Amino acid sequence: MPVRVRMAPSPTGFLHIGNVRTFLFNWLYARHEGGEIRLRIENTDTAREVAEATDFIRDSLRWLGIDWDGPVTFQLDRMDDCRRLAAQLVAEGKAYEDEGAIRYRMPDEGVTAWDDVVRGRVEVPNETIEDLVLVRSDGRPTYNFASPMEDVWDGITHVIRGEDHISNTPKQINLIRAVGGDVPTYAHAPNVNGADGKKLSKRHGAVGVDEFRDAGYLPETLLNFLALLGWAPDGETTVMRRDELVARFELARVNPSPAQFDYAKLDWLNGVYLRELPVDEFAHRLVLWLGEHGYDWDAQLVARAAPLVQEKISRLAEFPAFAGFLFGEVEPDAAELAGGAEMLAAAIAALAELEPFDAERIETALRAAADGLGLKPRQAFQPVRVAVTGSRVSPGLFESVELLGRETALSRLRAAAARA
RNA sequence: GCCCCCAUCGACUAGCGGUCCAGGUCGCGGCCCUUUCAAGGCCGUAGCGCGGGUUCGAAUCCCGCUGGGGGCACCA
Repeated sequence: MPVRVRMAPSPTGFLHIGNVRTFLFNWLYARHEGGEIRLRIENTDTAREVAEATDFIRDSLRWLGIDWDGPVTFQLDRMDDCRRLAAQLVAEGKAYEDEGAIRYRMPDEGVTAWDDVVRGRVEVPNETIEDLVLVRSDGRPTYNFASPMEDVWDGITHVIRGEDHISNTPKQINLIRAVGGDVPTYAHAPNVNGADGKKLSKRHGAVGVDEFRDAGYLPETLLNFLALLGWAPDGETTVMRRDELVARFELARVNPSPAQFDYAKLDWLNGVYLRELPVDEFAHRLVLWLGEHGYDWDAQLVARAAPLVQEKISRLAEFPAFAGFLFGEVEPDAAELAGGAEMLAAAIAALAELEPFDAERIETALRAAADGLGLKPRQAFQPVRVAVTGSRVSPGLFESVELLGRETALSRLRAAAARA
């Protein structure tokens, strides 16, 4: 039987990174097995913002490169089917009315069990399972009724979801059996927690896919990082692109214990991907990111600055702070210029007539100037760097001066010299 | 309270009875390189929660404890 899985977000407004991790496991499994993956919006309750939230979910998934098969379906569209089924269960004596609602009669003896792909056999005593509300008194089916029924109707073979659904599973299995459906295989992935071991939330840092995008993480980084949260192909491999992830993913290797989201490691990984990009591709991503985040900067200049920063930043959002001196005025801190007057004057003299004005010659000229003053490069270049870039931390000084151009470089040096 | 799940370095993990006085990656520390910051190279730091079993042999299997987490809605 061909594999068919589903991603079932509820339209709450943004896509939580923990949910994405679960969706990714579904996607990797489906693609690895050559099966199908459906996108189903579980909107039984929040009919209000559905359109917007759904678009948001779609956009986020597309950005990550997580695709799906067939049309997007909505739980809301099957409410009538659910109601009809519930009525049938009542007629069969399997469910009963209770203050306007319909409840399913759960078995009182024995156990309900399943072989979870990531946890092994799970058994729950039936006496601990309460009679479940199928349809509320206002006529809306509950999640625990609609979701398993849709799994049956859609022919879902594997339900891969978060471990918070473990306790729902025995209920859903009983319902599926009651309607004579095929019980899918279940796989409950571990939770994703913050550094304190608690559920990942805003206070830990970014949690929405959009936030990671805004911070300048690449989709391939997120995909790689998320896949490794609860799964590993072996003990050695860390950096894996999409194709390799698909090729190597094994559901049964998913770890049952919860994982903590490590932002520092994410930064490192993103740096790896950033550095591996061909420089023109890196430039392209910078231009796109800047454009999407309100920076109206010259694309040509961004492209020329790209190689200077590619090795130095780990998120696209760091670019403005790092290379902003190329696109606007700078205000060097006087304290950081202190003692640099001589070198600044020497730099001005060295650069004033330099021709052609390129990094190589600029370096030669500035080194000669430093030598002339008996200064070590480390001491000599720092005031120049501060004067020109406005910061003690910058891309390579000589390349920066070249990009800035003689006019701007000289005027900044003169302004600084006057204050040093 | 009841039910369920989980338990290897600070973090992500490898390990599925001997090849492990536990390996990789991030982080952290040191050194090298160096015009700053990075990147890179080298070295280092740090772990099988506890107690019982089973076995010739246990990080690996079983039981208990402890500690985390999740769930017990006419939310999803």
